[in-house]
Amino acid sequence: MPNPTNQAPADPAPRSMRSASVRTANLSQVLSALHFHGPLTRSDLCAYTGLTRSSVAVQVSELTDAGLVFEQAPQSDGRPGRPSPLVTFSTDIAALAIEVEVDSIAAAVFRLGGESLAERRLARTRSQVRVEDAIADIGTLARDVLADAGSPTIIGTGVGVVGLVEEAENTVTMAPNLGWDNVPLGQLLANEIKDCGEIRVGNEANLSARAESTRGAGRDANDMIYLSGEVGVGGGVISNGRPLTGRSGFAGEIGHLTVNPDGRNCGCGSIGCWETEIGIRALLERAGLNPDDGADAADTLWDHADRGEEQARDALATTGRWLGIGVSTLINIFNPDVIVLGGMYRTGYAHLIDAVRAELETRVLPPLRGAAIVPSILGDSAILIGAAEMAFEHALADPIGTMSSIRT
Amino acid sequence: MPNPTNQAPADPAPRSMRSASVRTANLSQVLSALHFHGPLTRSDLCAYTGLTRSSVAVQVSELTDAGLVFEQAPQSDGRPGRPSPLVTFSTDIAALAIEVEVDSIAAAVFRLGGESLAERRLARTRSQVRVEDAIADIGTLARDVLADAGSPTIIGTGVGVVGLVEEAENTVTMAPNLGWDNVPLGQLLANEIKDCGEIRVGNEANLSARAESTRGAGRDANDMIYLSGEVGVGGGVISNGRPLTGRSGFAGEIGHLTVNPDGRNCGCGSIGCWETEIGIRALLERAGLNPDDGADAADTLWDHADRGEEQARDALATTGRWLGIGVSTLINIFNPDVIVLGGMYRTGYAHLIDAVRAELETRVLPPLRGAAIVPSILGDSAILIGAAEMAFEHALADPIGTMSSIRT
DNA sequence: GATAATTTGTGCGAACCGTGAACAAATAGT
DNA sequence: ACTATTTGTTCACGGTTCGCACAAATTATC
Repeated sequence: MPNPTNQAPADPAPRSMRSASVRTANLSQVLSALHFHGPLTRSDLCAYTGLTRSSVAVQVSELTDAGLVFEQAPQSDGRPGRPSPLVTFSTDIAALAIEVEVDSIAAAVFRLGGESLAERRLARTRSQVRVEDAIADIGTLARDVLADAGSPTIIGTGVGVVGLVEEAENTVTMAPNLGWDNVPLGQLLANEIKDCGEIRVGNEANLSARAESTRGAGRDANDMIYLSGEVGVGGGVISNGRPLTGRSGFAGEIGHLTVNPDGRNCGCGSIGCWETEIGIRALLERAGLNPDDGADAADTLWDHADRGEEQARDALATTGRWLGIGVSTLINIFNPDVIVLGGMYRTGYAHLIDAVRAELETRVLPPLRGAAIVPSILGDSAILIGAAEMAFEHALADPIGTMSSIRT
Repeated sequence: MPNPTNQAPADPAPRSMRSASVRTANLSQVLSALHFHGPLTRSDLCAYTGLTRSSVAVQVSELTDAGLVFEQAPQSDGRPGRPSPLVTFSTDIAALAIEVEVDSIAAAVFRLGGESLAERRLARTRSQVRVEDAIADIGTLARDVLADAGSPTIIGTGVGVVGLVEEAENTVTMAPNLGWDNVPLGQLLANEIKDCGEIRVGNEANLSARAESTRGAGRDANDMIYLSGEVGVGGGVISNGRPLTGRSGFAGEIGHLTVNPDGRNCGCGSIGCWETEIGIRALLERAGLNPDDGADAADTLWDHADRGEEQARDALATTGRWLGIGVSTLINIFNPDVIVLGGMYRTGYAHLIDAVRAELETRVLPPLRGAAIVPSILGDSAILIGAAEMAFEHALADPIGTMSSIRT
């Protein structure tokens, strides 16, 4: 059969660039500049993107036609010259973010630019969650929160889950805390919630890392490591501004680096995982408290330490030392700008940081020192923010394409 | 002062794309396809790049004009249809690769496509190397090897060094084995060797990782970890096809992850670094040999083990166990496709791998298993190959730009 | 050995994109 | 009111790929 179109294979490798790629890339530049820096004048956009006024005019008008942004009347800023109109996000374009935790499910709606429009959280008591129940709960939660937000056009959906997530498949491969195994969460949700754009699923710690990197404590860092823990310890790595995924998207399981080969048994089947030394169970046990009391007990432990109780202080020093040992390893491996501590390491930051720093002084290679160790500034909302950022990613990379695919 | 050119800031952000960017990107596609897949017909290039015949014709003619490639007469391949001319690398375009080891200095010339044209190695006896001497030695070695190769046009130079290298500055920040401290090797070499294009300096293990990823055991892997060791233990990480650098290019110091917090003192000042358990000193000591004997002693140890000597076997089992502990950590963190073992872990691969695998079975999170552990296939030439690949990187990204900057 | 089928190179117009200059508009300062 | 300054608008221009029509070169078939 002769090829009717004569040439243009188009099937195997879409790596090449054409004129349209230039337009897409520049639209992405403009919309990303707005998303990450907030509303800007057209003049500012020229400076941020390096495009000429003529070109920015075209990009903005195209984004306006797509309904993504609009221009506000120019405001005089006191300097001479014709004032430039302010380009702002449309009010009815947003992303849906969903968080599946052990003890709660949450959903939120974020506008372009990162502003939260609505948030709802549903507490759960049981730890084992039936998949069908979870899907149904997420569905009603999503519908409610979308109504709260004024039913905006949803550009994409991001889901954060406690467990290993195969990102390319949007599948939860293993989530022991939920009792889930190979759950195709993306597909299941696509049937439950409609008109919510492309659905992407990610690990909660990786999403928190993404959030802190974009809008949190790692905003100015190119290379960042996020570490969070309560019962389990998870993390995420941002390398050169982009999340580290690994082969299947499982990268960042830093709770299971071996720090003490002859130490305690870990739930994962290994021995001496970092998690067994810096997790909340080890901390509470060292402090003479009930290891099963969970996250709330940590707050009482901070109080005890504040009051100067010796066992509490010792427990924190020991835990801080182990924290420092692992952090040293991470710094030597990744050479990051910043390490962001979330979860109980954020609330207990003041009680732990000295022991951590002491350990770093001997264990980090001298030229690699200088990495900042800071607490998370987004706290518990990091997961939802990161899920939203993941959902925005496609729209930012190809604004017109995703908009036209939304309005089928 | 009014702006004479009216607009076009051009100074701060060169992120935007124009028509010329498209051409550059597509030229890069074509040349890279040739570099990594070997000579291809124009028709093949259409398939690899997704460009049309018209476009490929333009790209090839431009690369030909720049002197990078030429077309060979078409050869009939037995199938019907007009035969397509074969696009091949010019014979006189090459990269210079230099390797600065503790006990030797080497230089080599590689043609586009990766073929080695010439190689020379200069042994050294003393371990402390004066910088001036090293520069002079490298200079003569480079001149000699370039003459051997027929004085090709050098498109770029890559230097691999045993030590921490600040890649952006082309500076050796710390190289204890050479006794170097903050040596601006790139600048110094630029004065010594002329007409060798842009000079880039990198860490030897990172370059080996790059080499194995491009042309070695990690060729088909997107995510790869390279591990090499003799006295010191180094490594490099390829994430999503690209080398992990970290903030200053120091990333990948996996010899200094803490595996045994109360273990032996490490030369870096820390305690229980992986290097202290899997380095050659620990191995020889366990086998009852002289820890200071160096790399040659390892070969005799393999012999002892082959002959069934118990202490040798025990030493290898113990070392293999520690090797497995660290590799498990790396897999849990990075979720790689492949782990490539170089240095003495390549020569001793058969004696170590069983103990490593045994450890992985309990320590790696189940969904992360399946990472292949394989020996390096480039062996000792990995560093030079990686250095050449680093040198090629610029030319592949912007062929015409670098060629015109070469012919000043 | 001639013809058909197939594959590929070549040439050219069309479409798309950003540039940059000229001009107009809008503001502050004098 | 006038000038300086900054910015939006318009438009011709150069650069790039695409896709078609045609020619060229090879194999398969009769």
